Amino acid sequence: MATIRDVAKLAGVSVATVSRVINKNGYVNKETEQAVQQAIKMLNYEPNKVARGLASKKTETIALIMPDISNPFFSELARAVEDAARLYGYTVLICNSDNDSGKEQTYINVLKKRYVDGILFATHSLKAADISAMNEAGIPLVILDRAPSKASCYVVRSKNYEGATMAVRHLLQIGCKKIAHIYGPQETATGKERLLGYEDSVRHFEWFTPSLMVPGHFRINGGMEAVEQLLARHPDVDGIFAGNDLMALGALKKLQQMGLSVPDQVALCGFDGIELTVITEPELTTISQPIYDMGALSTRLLIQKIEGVAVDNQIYEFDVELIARGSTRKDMKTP
Amino acid sequence: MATIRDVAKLAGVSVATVSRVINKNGYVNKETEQAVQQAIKMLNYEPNKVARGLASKKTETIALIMPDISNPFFSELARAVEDAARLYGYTVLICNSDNDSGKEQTYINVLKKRYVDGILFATHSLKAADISAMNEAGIPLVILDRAPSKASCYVVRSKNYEGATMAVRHLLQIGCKKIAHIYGPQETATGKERLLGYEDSVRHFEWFTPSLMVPGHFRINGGMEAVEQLLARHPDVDGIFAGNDLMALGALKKLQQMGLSVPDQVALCGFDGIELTVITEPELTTISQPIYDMGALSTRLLIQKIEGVAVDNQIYEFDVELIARGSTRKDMKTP
DNA sequence: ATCCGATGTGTAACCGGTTACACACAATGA
DNA sequence: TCATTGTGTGTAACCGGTTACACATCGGAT
Repeated sequence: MATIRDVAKLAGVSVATVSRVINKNGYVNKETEQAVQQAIKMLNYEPNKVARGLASKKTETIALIMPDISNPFFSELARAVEDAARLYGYTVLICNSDNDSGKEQTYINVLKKRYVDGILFATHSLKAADISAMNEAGIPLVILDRAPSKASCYVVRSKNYEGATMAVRHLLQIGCKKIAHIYGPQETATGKERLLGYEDSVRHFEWFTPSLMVPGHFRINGGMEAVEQLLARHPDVDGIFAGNDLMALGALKKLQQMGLSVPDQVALCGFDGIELTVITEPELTTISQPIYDMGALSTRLLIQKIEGVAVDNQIYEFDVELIARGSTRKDMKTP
Repeated sequence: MATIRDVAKLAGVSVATVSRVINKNGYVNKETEQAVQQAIKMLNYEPNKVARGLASKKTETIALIMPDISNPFFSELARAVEDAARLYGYTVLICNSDNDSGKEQTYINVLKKRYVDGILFATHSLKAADISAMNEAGIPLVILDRAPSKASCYVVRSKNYEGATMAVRHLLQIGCKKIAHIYGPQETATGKERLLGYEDSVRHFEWFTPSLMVPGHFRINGGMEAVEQLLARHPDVDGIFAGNDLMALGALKKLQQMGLSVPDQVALCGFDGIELTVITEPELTTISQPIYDMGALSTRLLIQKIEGVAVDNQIYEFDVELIARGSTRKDMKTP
């Protein structure tokens, strides 16, 4: 592969001039530029990213740290991130943290040694202290789906609380008389906010009791177990709002196994809007966040921060949307 | 961050000696080594990967090129790859090709400029010529799930043909009288081999006719459409073997929508063994490949090749396994 | 006529490692 | 005793870019 010195020699100029042409900075004479361009074409020259990285400390690489890429939510997110990054010439490193803050620290350390330009966090094990540390180290950061913390950094999230209230309202509208909630980990902002939205929407009903809230750990199995517990305690539950789609999928499956008809006997609503919600029969009603857009925006923000482009807001909050489908479509089934 | 020169100064030796200590090559006196180690600890020194990459042309980075990370098969694979890579101190770049060979070429180009150490291909748009080109460029390669080609490189795959025959045999065993196949893209080795396995297993039956084979493009929607076509042509089909799990999921959904009971009226078997096969009701019978193991082995092979460790075989073929579940469990449902 | 800023280009240091090569010294064998 | 080999270490070039700085030229303002 040709180097910048080869180009300089062929064009009869110095490497500095070639570099100026490539990076379009500094003064270069039109004709000189032509000559350099010609030489570049001739030699099929393309700048070496590693050398450039060493010299400039910019590698055009970002890292995505998340709990687990094999979780559909994160794989959809990762796709969006990679697409957006590619548009700007960046490449994406993936890091699975399993929500283990030790692993996360190890990653951060490695990423620093690699001069990664910025990090996109989609995990909750990051502490405020870590954020300040990264800020001091000068590593741009965007955090996904986290409550805003003291430490300053960009946050991209969606309206979890509102979404939860929308879910409950929808279930009430279709006639549910007793609505339960399967909630996610309370260490996560998403888990907490959705639970709160549910609670605030139902606490004034006389049928409400705290035992209608069951943990499901954001996982399929968790959703299944939650339904078992729930129906043992409250056989008369006729609506379930699950804190994410995976738990809703688990819940749906368990309900079907128990011989309960969805939505006729129990209506079901999830949260997230992952693609898998359409593979079941009935399809899953969900409060959909624009996962792809969130990933893409996060990435653009991160890159803008890396490249020193001023961005006005610190927090970007996306609207969520109710997608009513078969799992709550009582009207269709009971004419 | 401390540099190697800082360490050298503090330890009172030259950078070469420090480098020797770090890389454990060349002669170093025991006491000198102690001193250097002490200095390293003192300064909290860790070698800069970018500088090392430039000097040695090894970046301890591998790339995973696949069609789409948001496809569950590939996200499970990616997880395995990242886990295995991390064990060896490597990081993973992700590249979504959408099976577009133009995109793929662009990636390869970028990866070269980044001194990526090796590439794991899980896509079929790679041509034999490309493989030779990469070989000449000295970039180690492992290919997943591809038929062995002339060009020499490591291939990790599973027994697609055998798996297909297992699927058909299973469907026959549970009493199916007319078995159809939804096949994947014939540009892929997996699609082709599974189709062939089906054909060879059924061609001698008098009920067999080519119109029992319908394309499904390895996608959920494809599976749904295929079922529609199939049942229009052959209302008496009572068994379907889908070339991958996504198509099987689509098929299951369409069958349920059409009011057909699975497995009683139509039994269904997929291929791949992705985790999602358990979220439906009934759960999906599938020919399971060890996706995680395949990803992990591919990665280990790639890294061994990168590090010059001799590996005997060129082709690694995994056994597949029939996982019989609800979608073919007629015995349970019809006592 | 003089000064100044804008334009254009080259030299060489630098980023932070690796490594070829030179050199010094001790032990070993002929 | 001397050549040879094995240890141990430092110097400096090198990987392939970026960029501070020096220097030259030129047009326009004073």
